[in-house]
Amino acid sequence: MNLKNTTKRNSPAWPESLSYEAFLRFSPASDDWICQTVYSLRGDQISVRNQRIGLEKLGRILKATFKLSSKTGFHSMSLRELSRESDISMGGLYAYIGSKEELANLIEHVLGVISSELTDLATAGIEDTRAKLIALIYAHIYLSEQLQPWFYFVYMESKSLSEQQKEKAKRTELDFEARFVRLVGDGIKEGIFNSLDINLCASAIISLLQDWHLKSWKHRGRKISPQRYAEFITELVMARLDI
Amino acid sequence: MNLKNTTKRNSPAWPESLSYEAFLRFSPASDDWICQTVYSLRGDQISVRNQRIGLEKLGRILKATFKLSSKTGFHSMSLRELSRESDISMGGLYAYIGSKEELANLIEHVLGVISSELTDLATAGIEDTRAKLIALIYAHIYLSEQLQPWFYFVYMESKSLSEQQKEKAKRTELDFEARFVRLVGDGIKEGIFNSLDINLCASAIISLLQDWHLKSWKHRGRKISPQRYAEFITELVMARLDI
DNA sequence: GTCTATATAGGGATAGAC
DNA sequence: GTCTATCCCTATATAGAC
Repeated sequence: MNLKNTTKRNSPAWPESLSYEAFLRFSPASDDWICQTVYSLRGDQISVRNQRIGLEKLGRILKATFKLSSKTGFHSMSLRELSRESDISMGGLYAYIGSKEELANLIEHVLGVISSELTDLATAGIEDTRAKLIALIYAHIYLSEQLQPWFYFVYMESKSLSEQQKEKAKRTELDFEARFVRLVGDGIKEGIFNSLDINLCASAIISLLQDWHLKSWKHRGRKISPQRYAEFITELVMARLDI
Repeated sequence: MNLKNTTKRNSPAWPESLSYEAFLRFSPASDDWICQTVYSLRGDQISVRNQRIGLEKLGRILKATFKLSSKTGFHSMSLRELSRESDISMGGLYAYIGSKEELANLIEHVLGVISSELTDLATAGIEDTRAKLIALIYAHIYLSEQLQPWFYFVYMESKSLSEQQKEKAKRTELDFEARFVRLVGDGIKEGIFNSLDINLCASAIISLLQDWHLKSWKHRGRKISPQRYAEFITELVMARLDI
């Protein structure tokens, strides 16, 4: 890990370079880091107090959940399968999850916090409206590439969430959309963007961003890199916005 | 129904007028018509030979399926719930569906046939490439508005399908995408469109079209009409394509 | 902290009366 | 053609041994 950082030290940092590699160097969202985040956000609900053990098993549970639920859906995934896939006994699972439903809630909750904080961080300090809009597009595509199983799960399985959590998921999406609404609105006020329906515009951008993790089977099959995809989406959107 | 047709007789027909009303006059996809299509495509698997009875109950089963599965997903919908909601006994259901899985397969199959035929029909006879592309965009948005529960179900529950049916669903999407690939490619060859990655372009269009039925809760809440949405998407895409 | 064995509920499907 | 009653299985969740 240190080696990698060293070899790439001289290339421009995120967001000056909008490359995926620069983003990965910038983003802390490794598997380990995520499990630690889970512990800090939800640790009170995990009965295993030894974090060294807990982190490792939690990672196995999450990985297995994504694998199984992506095949036939969260609801049709049984805890017996999960137990087998994660190599943790049925009883053991319940030291980490309060219930099957709670597992889905946890994933939604954790990703909501992570993605909101990281896309904030990735665009902080950019003053120029146009540059900020583009950085936000790239950052979301890159983050959803890095955390593809998480994003896919939250989108497809949001129905499995509790009523309360479902509301929160909708609010998270609308909050994210609101950031595009604000940026596009700013650009129009500044006279650098064409005037249009900013809500529909933001909504369309979100849809294009989500397509990246929703249809990853298609894009991967065609060997489209996240950077290429981000470039294409940016060109499409800016062709409409730029005066 | 006749009255409606009479009052609107003088307005331009689809696709000359790209209004939703003109499309509805053109499209045969009423609830009754769909159930008849189901019978003609899948009648051999329905043990009820009296069509007058069968059509009506089939309609209730489909309506109930969409209602229940849109709330918490197809897999978590039990046949007991379906029985209650459709007001047909457990045993009675099995005169119409071979199994729960078959019900999902049926919906996917029928919509595949209907949407492919109707969007074909809606753009048949249009020679001009640009006009044909726009008509296809409008037709799909309008059809997915008319059959919103069907489109939503097939997208969200495609995982519940059999392996074979799942493959078919993917192929249907790729076939549809291929029509955009061809149209965009034609336009570039004709010199009326800017050159770009036609696969990514088609993929982006599909994503924007699907957003209409996937996020209908959002668009409805904002009182966006299907026509307004179609206009916006068309402007967005054509801003990139038109030279 | 982790396992095996089990309790209990609810699922899909069907037999057989009407 | 439709219903009720029932079969059998698999699901989640937990108790208690180690």
